[in-house]
Amino acid sequence: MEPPAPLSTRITAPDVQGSAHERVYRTLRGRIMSGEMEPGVALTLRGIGKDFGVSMTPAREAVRRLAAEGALTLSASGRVTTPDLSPERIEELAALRALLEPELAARALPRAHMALIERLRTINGRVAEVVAKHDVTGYIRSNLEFHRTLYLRAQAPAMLAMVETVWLQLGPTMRALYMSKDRTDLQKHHRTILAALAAGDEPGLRLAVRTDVTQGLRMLVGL
Amino acid sequence: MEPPAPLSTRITAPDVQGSAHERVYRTLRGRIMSGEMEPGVALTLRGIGKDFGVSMTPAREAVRRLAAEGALTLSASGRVTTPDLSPERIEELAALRALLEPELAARALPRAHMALIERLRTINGRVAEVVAKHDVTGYIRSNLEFHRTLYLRAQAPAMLAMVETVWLQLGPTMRALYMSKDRTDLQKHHRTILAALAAGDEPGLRLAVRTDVTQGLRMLVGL
DNA sequence: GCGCGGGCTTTGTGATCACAGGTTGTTCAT
DNA sequence: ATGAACAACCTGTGATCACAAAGCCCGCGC
Repeated sequence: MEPPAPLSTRITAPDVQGSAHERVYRTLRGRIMSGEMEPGVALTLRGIGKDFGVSMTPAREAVRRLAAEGALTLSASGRVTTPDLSPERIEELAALRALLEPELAARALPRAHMALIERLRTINGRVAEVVAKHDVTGYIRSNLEFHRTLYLRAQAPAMLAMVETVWLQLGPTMRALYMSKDRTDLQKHHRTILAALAAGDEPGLRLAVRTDVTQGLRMLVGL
Repeated sequence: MEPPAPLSTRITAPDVQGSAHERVYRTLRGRIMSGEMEPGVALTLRGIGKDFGVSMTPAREAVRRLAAEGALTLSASGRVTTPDLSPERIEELAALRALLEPELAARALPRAHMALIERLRTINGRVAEVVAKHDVTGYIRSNLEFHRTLYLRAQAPAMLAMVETVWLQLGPTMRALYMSKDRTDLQKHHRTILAALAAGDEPGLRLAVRTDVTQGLRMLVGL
C-alpha cells in the first residue's frame, strides 16, 4: 500500500439526492423515527461511513445534526448511541405531543376537505394491515404518516417540524413500547379523529388527537 | 513547497471548555439568541474558523448544528446566513411560544418559592437598566433570562430546550423588532407574572405569560 | 476464582487538501 | 451606456491523515 497515495479520488458522486451527508442524515433519520433501531444501540462514525460508502466527514455531520435534534445521544467522550429515555423524559415528550398536536389538528380542521379525509382513511387502512402482520416498524411509520398528513394541512411548518423532532426522539422508545402491546385500540382513536374532522367539531378533534397521542405512551410509564 | 509536508501540528489544544466545535457553537448560539446579529447576515466557514482560531471542520459542525436548530439558514448552495423570517413564520413561532411557555410556567408554579420570585425581581430590575440604556442585546438577554429562570423550575428539560430553540430562531428578528419600539410595557407584564406567581394563581399566570410573550411579537406583524 | 494493571485497539477530533459549483467583477461588443 | 460573456476568486464538500483518549482484553498476582 503506497503511503503517499496519488490523491484525487473523485468517483464523481452519484448525487442521486443531494449531498452525501444529507443522504446519510435522511436515511438514519428515517430509520430512527420509524423505530428500526432499539434504544441504547451504539454507532460509530467509521461504521456509518462504511455502510453508506462515504468517509467519516459526512457521517459526522449527519450524526451531529441528528444529535442536535435529539435523535441520537452523544456521550461525554463523543460516543454515539440511540437514546434510552427515562420515564420522566418519555412523559415530558408525551406532554409535548399532547400540547402541540391538538393545536396542529385544530389549525388543519378548517382546511380539511373530503379528499383529505379519504386519504386519511386509506392510511388508516394500511395501519390495520401492518398491525395484522405484527410489523412494528411499519406500524409506527404508517401511524406517523396518518398524523403528518393531517398536520400538513395546518400550514404551520415550524410547528410541524417541532412535532417531528419529538417523534424522532421517541422513535426507538416507541419500538420498545409497541412491541409489547396490543394495538387494536389505536385505530379506534383514529376513527374518532376522522369523525370529528368530518363533523367540523374542533373541541372533539382536539380531544380525540390528545387521547390518541397520550394513551399509547401512557402505557409504558403507567403500566 | 514540499508536497508531502511534515504534518503533525498539534498545539496541544487549550481545551478551556470542551471541544473546539462546542466553543464555536456556544458562542455563536449566544450571539444569535441575544440578537447580536441582524437578519440576513452572511457567514463563511473560513471566516468563522479564523475568528475562533480553528480550522473549517469545527466551524462547519457548529454551523450545521445551529442550522439544524433553525438558528441559521443554509441556502441551496450551502451558503450560511442568519434567518430572515417571513411574517407568517414569526407569527407561527409566536404561537409556539404562546403554547409552550404558559405550560412551563404552570409547571414551575407549585415549585416556585420566595427565593425564586426574589431572583426574578432582581432580573426584572436589570431589564429596567438596560432599557434605560437602549441596549437592545442586553435587553433581549435579560428578558430571556427572566423567562428561563422561571421555566427552569418546571423540571422539564425537553420542553425548555424546545422553547429555547424558538428563541434562537427569533433572535435576529427580535433585534430588528425591539430596535424600533418602546418597551416600558414589558416590565408591566413581568410584574403581572410575578404577582400571579406570588398568589399561586395558575390561570392568571398562564394568561400573564401568554400576554407577555404574544404582545411583543404581535407588534411587528400587526403594525 | 477474582480483581487489577498494562498493552493494543477502537473511536472521535481537528487540520489540510483537492475539487466543483457559485458569485462577482471586469471587459468587450452592441 | 447597457448587456452578456468570461475569468478570477470565493465557498462549501468530502477524503485523508495525525493524534489523544477511551474502551477492551488478556494475563498476572492475590
